[in-house]
Amino acid sequence: MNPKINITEIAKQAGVSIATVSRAINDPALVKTETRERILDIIKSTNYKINYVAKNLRTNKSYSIGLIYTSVLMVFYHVISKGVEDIAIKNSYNVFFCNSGDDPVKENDYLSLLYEKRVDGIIISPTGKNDDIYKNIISSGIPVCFFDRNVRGVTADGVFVDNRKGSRQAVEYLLKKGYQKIGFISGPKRIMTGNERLKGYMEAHEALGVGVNKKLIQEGDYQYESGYRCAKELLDNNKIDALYIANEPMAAGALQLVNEKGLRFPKDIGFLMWDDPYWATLVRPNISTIAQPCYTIGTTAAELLFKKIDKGDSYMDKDSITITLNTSLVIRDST
Amino acid sequence: MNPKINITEIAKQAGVSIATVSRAINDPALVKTETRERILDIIKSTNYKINYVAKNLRTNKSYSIGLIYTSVLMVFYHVISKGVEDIAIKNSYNVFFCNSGDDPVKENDYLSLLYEKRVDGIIISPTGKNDDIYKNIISSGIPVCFFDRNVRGVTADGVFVDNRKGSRQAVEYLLKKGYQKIGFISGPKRIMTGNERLKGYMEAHEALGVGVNKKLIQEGDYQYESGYRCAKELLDNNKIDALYIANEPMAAGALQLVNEKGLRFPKDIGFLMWDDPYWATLVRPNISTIAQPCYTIGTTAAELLFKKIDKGDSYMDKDSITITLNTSLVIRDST
DNA sequence: TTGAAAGCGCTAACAG
DNA sequence: CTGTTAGCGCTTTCAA
Repeated sequence: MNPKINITEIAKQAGVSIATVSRAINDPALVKTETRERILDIIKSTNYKINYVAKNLRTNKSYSIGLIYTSVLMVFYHVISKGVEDIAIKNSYNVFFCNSGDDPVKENDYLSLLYEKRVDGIIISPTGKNDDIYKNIISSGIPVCFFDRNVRGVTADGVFVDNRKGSRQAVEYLLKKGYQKIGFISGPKRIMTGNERLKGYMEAHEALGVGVNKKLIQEGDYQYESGYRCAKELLDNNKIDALYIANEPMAAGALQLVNEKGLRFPKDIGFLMWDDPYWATLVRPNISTIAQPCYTIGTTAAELLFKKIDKGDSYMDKDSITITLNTSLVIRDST
Repeated sequence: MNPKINITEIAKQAGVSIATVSRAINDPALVKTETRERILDIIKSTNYKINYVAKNLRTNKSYSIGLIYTSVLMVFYHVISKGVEDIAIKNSYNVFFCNSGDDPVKENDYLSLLYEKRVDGIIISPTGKNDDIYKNIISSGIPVCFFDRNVRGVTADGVFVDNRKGSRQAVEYLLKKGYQKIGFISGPKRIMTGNERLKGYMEAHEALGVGVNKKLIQEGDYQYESGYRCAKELLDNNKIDALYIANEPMAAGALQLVNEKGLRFPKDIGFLMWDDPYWATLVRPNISTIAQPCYTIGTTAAELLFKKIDKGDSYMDKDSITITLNTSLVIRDST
């Protein structure tokens, strides 16, 4: 590998023009077999590597996409990233992984940067607080695909999960199982997933004719600490027979407290959480969960994105597509 | 944001040449205050964003680095990634995260791709099976920093942990605590960390005058399944009083088996593992671990890299730097 | 303090 | 089937 060796150098060595070298690389059929083979031999022996920066400038493509998620420490996002990466590789694309930490400022910075790098598309779990820039980017012609959370008023592709249904299913299961006072550590209401999972909780109670005690609903912020804090509030000041938690980090926090108090499930309390990290089967007894099809979310979002990328400018005509996947209730031993 | 708005357009609107616009952006002091302000106003109002692809071609820099790690599912790498990302942001750089899955072919592909994208530097936990391309890249002038694992015969910066010392410390602790038959699920011997941790295990026995039973050492491949399998071998066919495991995924596998067998630690068996994932404090009793300073590994590697990137070509003169960090033994309740 | 112009490495008409 | 040439958007000499 030698940055000095460029297409001109190859052309010189092969005794052809740079156009022919370019063709031999990008559209081999256009070049006479003999010439092509000579060129490819030289490319191999000199270890020439194309300069994508130049190619990208010329073709106005970058062969890379951006993925923005809101937390580095959730298994949920790791598996999704893997899904996205696999599809990207298949399309010979690179992905810029960006962690917004659910901070609108960081999100805005990353979005700008990705635009400046002229990525060919963006997959994002939005904070929901940067509507202007989402719209700017979309109208600039860069395909965008939301996942996990949708943004009201912004039209783009999206891959989501049926949070309301998943939540309702889960809570109905708990109620039918005999749990009557289900403490719910919910996500922020302003975030789509938080809101929907709460709705599911309410609907399940309604469907089974069980009254809802509002005190049993504690709104966390999806972080570990809030899980611990809300669990404390629920366990100290209320009589609950089950803990139902809206995401992984908060569940970890809640579990911490449960452990400290020496409570055992399902004997002392039922425990059911959203997301299905591998540690759910490491703790004893294994934890019942609501699993999201993470890998599929990633691959689906990426496929949606590449469909638009491949279409080029003409994709504007097409309506945006929203795909909603189902969650699955994984019953183990904690409920 | 409008890709049509480029530096030429700004120049036109401001009634100056593109050179002046470029200066106003990159070296404001060179431009008369009045002119500069007019230009910057227009940039703001038109929402002009620089095209990095063009800038990169011209300056022969990409303002991005690559990070290659060997597993998507280890907390270890996530925290390191965060460290790298934070330093990169501070330097206004982007990072391409690449998951080799410990597969030399994927690693080779990623290395080529990163080279083709002309990244300004690469941080990598190497499979150790691509010496030629490591060397090629380094000699092409792209700074490289290894982490986690070193590669013999390849000269580059590196950030590692003192695996031998950490392992020896841990095993001495176990022996002194009274465990005499410590089943060790080791990593592959061909990988530096696997090799060193094994040495530490041997040294501790030697230091305390305890004989080593080779049957108590099972070599895994750092993956979950091998942890399960090796634990089975150790527990089924040997009398051991403690399980000492060389990394997180294998520990998860081993823990799975321990759970299936209904064994409790520390009563039935001691349990000590490398890496300190957050689930170590989620399972009961909490697991004792050998914690690596992951975040610091990431920031240190990135800082080393940027030091060379900033130096430009002249960095070649400098010898390569290797930094070795210490692990810490975190005693909890499983031993 | 500013402008003109060359050129980074590549692709894509267009012409032959 | 191949070559010539313009030009992607920017930075950077050189000259004024």
